[in-house]
This record gives sequence, structure tokens and C-alpha cells, in this order.
Amino acid sequence: MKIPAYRRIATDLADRIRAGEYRPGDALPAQRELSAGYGVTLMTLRQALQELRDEGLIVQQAGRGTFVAPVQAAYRVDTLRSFVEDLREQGHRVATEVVAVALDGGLRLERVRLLGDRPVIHQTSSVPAPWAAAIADEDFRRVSLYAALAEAGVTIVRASERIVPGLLTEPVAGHLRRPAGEAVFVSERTTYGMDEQVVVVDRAVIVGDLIEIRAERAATRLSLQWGTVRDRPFG
Amino acid sequence: MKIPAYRRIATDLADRIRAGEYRPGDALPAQRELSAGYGVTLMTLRQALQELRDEGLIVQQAGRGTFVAPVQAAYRVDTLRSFVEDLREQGHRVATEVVAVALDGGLRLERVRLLGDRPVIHQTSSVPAPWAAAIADEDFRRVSLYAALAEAGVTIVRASERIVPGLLTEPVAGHLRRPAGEAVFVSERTTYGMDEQVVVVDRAVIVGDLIEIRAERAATRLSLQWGTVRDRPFG
DNA sequence: CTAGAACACAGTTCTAGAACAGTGGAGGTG
DNA sequence: CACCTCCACTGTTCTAGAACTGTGTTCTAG
Repeated sequence: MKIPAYRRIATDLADRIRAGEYRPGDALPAQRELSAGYGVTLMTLRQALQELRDEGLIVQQAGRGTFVAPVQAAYRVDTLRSFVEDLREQGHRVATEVVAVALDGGLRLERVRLLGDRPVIHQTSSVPAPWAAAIADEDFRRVSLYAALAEAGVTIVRASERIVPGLLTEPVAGHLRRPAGEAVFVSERTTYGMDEQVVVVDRAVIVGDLIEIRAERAATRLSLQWGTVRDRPFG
Repeated sequence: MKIPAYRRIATDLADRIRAGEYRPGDALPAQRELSAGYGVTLMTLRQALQELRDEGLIVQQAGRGTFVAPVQAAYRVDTLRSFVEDLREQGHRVATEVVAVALDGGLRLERVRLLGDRPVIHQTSSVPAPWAAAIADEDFRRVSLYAALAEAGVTIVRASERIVPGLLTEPVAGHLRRPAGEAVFVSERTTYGMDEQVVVVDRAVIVGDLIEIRAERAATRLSLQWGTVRDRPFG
């Protein structure tokens, strides 16, 4: 019995939540009920719940209950959002042009993002087969890919992103109306749903003249966002 | 008695730490000792300590004790650290070459960072006058700039970083032993001490072939780190 | 029909112990 | 002298309760 009980309980509950046994917004059984169910003290159970709370999986409200955290809140809590949401948050008008949509098993979506009237991001998104069909007939000029996925019942859990600098090359340079050879960011983002399933793979080319990455680091807080070069907070 | 005991204790201990009664690296009294001192149970005291641990103020080690987090540790807690610390954490050997040191009021330090034997980062750091004198005679091949500042009694509170893609140009290209025109990251980082005073201004050029930015986004956690291109965790 | 009191139920805080699990030093043994 | 065991010390996990506070509903008096 090497791993502590509270950790086993936390893992078990997390699995149940991720498996969909308790859905976002649902109330979990009461603490006393759960503690009896697992055969541990209230104290021990609360320790398990704290793990889940630290991970952002549940929300506790005194007098009301323990609820599975709604996924929507995750976006807004500064972490699981995309370029576009970052920029909109900062008051920029971001428009989307759909360059191409292809459906061969999975869905391949090629979009250009415009900041005001200047194209700044060329983005190719791939959605694997299971979910592609459910969202294939959306109008992606108006509906965000993530909104469409959410409507189709897909829950986003986490995302992993990799960014390297690059040079603008021809197929994309035309879409961004910029000369080839310019400095750009190249971002590869993989978005995961429940059970570590890949929901979206994004590849984005981002014009370096107009967009930058900002990181704020403090003792315990870290924030990361995409911003426009013009309104830099320092310098 | 509206505020709970554990919170009062946490506040009291935090105040003592910030007041310097316990200095970074010092061990706090044992948990049993503290609980007796405050007249509460071990459980209650541990709840107070957890608050401090969540804030990154203390570090606990089973069998050894509870220690006031060294300012250095703040870096390691995934948030206030630099390229080099990020890379070292991942097990890479990072060496430093000092290209130039100038002292005209402030301190201007020009360094090249080597990953193994390949130069990957060209970094120019400026330290304003007040602190420049105190660290001017350090050997920056062996001592990190932040370590020197820490020794001089400078506390780092936060850092703000801006990253854009760029093209490698000639003065720096030579130092990095790479052809001009390659894709690079350009990072401008400002580090602040107490009272929002600027402690260091860094400008770094980072070879894009070898170094990348990784961001992991989950419901509540966000991590950002520099990594080498070779050991990518996905793809 | 409404205002407020009473109640049921939720999470929260706390006690007083007990036993477990790492860490490092003091002694003993080869 | 080197190694190893034991022990004292640390933080960690857990029990079995008790009392508290916050929230919403239900019942009752006006």
C-alpha cells in the first residue's frame, strides 16, 4: 500500500469525471456520503477533493455542494484559450476568412485571421474522423471551431503548444499578403479531449511584425498571451 | 472569531518570513513545535503550512524539515526562471561565454550560451547603476547574474518578457557561428525588484533551429518553458 | 399571500490522538 | 577505517469524532 488513500480516491474520482460519469455542472455526492462510500474519514476524503480542486476539476460551494467544474470556465480562466481569444480579450477585432475546407475522413480547415484588415495568421486545423462529421457543415466564418466542437459535445481538457521561429514561405506568404522570407512564428498546437484523445491539431503561421508573445512571471503566477506589437506594455 | 485559526497562523508566519525573522533557506520550527506554540492541533497547523506552500513561501521535505523557500527556488517553481534554468532543469549542460563586460554607470554584460558545444543564445544584459557596482567584479562565467544580484541583496519580484520572431543579423550571427538570415527568437525581458524598480533588462537572440517554446495549457495550470527542438514531447 | 423562523443538508474548521515514512547522525562491528 | 544498523528526528497520512457556517426550502404566523 505505497500510494496514500486520498490519492487513490482522487484518481478514482478524476477518472469517473473524465469518463463522463459526472458531467460538468453536476453535483458530486456529499462529502459524508463519499467518505462512507470509500470507507475513510471525512478528513481523508477532503484531502482527495482538494487534489481535484487544485487541478481545477471541481468547484466547492459551502452549503450547496461539490460540482464538476464547467469546461467553459476553463477557457475564460486565462489558460486554455487560443490566439484569437487572446486578441479579442484585448479589444481587437479579429475576422476570419475560410480558405478551404476538406473532408476526407477527418476535417481539414484552412483559415486566415485578420486583425482589422491585415491578415496576420494562417492556420490549418485538423479534426480527426470521429468528430469531423458532426461539425462538417458549420459556417466557420461565423462559428469558432471550438464552439462547434463544444456544441457537438466534445469536451476540451488540455492543449499542448510548440512554437518555433521561421521564415515565411510561398504558399502561405500569398495568403498573408506579405513577401516570402519574413520572420514569423510557427505554432503547432495539439488539443486533447477526455481520455487523452486528440481533438484538434493546429498549425499556424503568425506574422512577426504584428504579433508577439508576452509572458509575465511572478513568484507564483505565470501568464502567457499573444499580443499585437503596437500596444506593447513596456519599452 | 470569523477568520479561521489556520488562516491567522498562515498570515502570522508569512509576516514573520517577510519581516526576515526566518530567512530564505532557514528551517522553520518543527510542525509539532509550532502546533504547540500556537495551541492548535498538528492537523490545523499543517493546513496553515499548506497555505504557505501554495504561495511558494515554504518548501517541505519529509524527514528533514520545513524551509523558507530560497529566492532561487522561486525560479524553479516553474515561473520566474530564465532560458538557462529551464534548459538545465531538463538535464542539458549549458555553458556560458562572456563576450564583453562594460561598466559606464550601469553594467552591460554580453554573453553567449552554449548547449553542449553549440552556441544557441546571444544575450545582452543591462543592470542599472545602483546595483551595477555591487556585482561588477563577479566572474560571470561561473556565477549567474541573478545569483550575483541575490548575493548583493537584490530581491527579484517579477519579470516581464516579450518575444518576437526575427532574422539573424551580422554582429550576432558571428557569435552564434551561424549564417545571417536564419530564423531566431528575439526576447526582451525586464526583471523587476521591489518597488517596481528595474533590475535587469535582457535582450536575447535565440537560435530557432535548436530552441523552441513549449506551452502546456490545462484547466487551471499553465506552464511555459524553453526546450530544445530535439526532445519534443509530442509530434 | 408574504415575511420570517425553523430545519435539513451542504461544505468547513478543529480536536486528540496514532501510526507511517523519509533523513541523517551516533555507535557498533568487521 | 569503512560499513552498517539503529535511533531520534522530521514531515505525512489517517481515525473518529464534534461543532461550526453557509444555503435553500419549508413551514408558520401575520
